[in-house]
Amino acid sequence: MLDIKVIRENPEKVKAAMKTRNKDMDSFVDEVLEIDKKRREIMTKNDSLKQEQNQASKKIPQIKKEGGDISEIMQRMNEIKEIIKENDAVISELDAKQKNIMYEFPNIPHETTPIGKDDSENVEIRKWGEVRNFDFEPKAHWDIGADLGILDPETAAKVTGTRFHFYKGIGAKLERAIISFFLDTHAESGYTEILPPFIVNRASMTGTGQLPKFEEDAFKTNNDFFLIPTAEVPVTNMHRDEIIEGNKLPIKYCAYSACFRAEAGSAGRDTRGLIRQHQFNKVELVKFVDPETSYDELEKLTLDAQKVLQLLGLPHRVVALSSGDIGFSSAKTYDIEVWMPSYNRYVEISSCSNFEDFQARRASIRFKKDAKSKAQLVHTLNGSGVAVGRTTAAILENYQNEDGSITVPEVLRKYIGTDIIKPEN
RNA sequence: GGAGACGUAUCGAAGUGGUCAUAACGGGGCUGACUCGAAAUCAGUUAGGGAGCAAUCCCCCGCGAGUUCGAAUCUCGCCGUCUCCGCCA
Repeated sequence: MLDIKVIRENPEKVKAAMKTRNKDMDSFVDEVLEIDKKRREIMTKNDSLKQEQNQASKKIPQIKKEGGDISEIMQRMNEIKEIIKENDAVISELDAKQKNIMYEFPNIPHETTPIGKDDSENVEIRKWGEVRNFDFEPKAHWDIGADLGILDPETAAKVTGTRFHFYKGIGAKLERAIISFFLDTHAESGYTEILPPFIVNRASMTGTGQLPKFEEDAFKTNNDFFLIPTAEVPVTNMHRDEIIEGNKLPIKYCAYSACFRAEAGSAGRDTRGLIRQHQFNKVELVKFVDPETSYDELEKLTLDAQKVLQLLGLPHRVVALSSGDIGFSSAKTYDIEVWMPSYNRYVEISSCSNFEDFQARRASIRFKKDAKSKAQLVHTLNGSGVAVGRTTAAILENYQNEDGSITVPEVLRKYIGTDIIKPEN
């Protein structure tokens, strides 16, 4: 959520910023300012009525005690009571209206976010690793998975539906090994491991920005719970409605979770393999930081995410998303894209964002620099560290051999207990 | 799922219709005095949100409704915690 004060003070700036996201929010800006003005007007009036009411409430028992007449004052009180009730109703209506509009505003892109209309104007920041030249025809991971008997979407389609997978045997073990490797690596970098609930309430989904705008993207239970689309949601909301002591910052968490996405609007895209699933595994990095350091922390976060790909020897690149491509809540985002031979291009495997105070304001996550200072909003950041299913896919494809076997990356061998995956496994 | 108890500041806790919300009392934290220093002791100080240039005012006793001139206090709903029972991994 944006700060209403920012809109009040710089309406034109906000309008312009929204346009860099291809969003014309002009009428929303005007409307919210109008509501805001009206709201404050009524509130000021109402407050002085309440003051009168409060003062009278103190006098009444005194007058009664002294045996005085309170009928006149009671009559006035009855009058005031009604007016206050009406005003309160109008105010809460305006409040709700204003909040609804405020929830529609995406974050303002940071000045270093490249201006661009869509993903074609993203900017490559750096590349890591050599793209492998195969001296045979490399297979796509879905074919490798089928040939090795380790990935089974057909049975998942029967048991559940499309865009789900069974992992079997060493395939399941590989996925689990990757999760452990990611968590262990991030723990070494100073992140505290969290295993969160995979179902959250509406307030949490609203806190991180998934709701109210993107409700159709989420899986929902019959009692208004939501299956998490990412561990970002439960982990960020751990500190919802809290004031954190300044010396505790930065707080760094890494969390494995299954992630659930309805993928509304993505029908027909990436229908084969592990790339786009309704349920997938991910290790997420989440940080709560002092606003002054948040852009440094974003750089570090991105490097921490890159680290696991480097240790796995997977070629990848880092891309700064343009203003037209960054997510709703983000001010700046780096995507990390891994080389995927079947796509013959880099494919997103991590998204590292600085949300600045956008989530913190929604979720009310604040900190005090020291005992004396006022509470202020933290900056929240998160990034995949990294998507597990896509890592499995990337390993199968990049580490495949001509005989159909897969060489296990060095760092995973201690988790899996073998250096090669063959059909007979 | 059933029964009961409870939810007040940083923590414990008092307050059961009015002058009780910075909100008794106690602990913790911070500042100062004493001290070579520390401990002990003493004194002071220790939420948040909103409106306003300011003075100041309003809101805030888990959340939301209601009764009342007036609600932390009474009523209803929801959420949460604890205890017992049932069930279960």
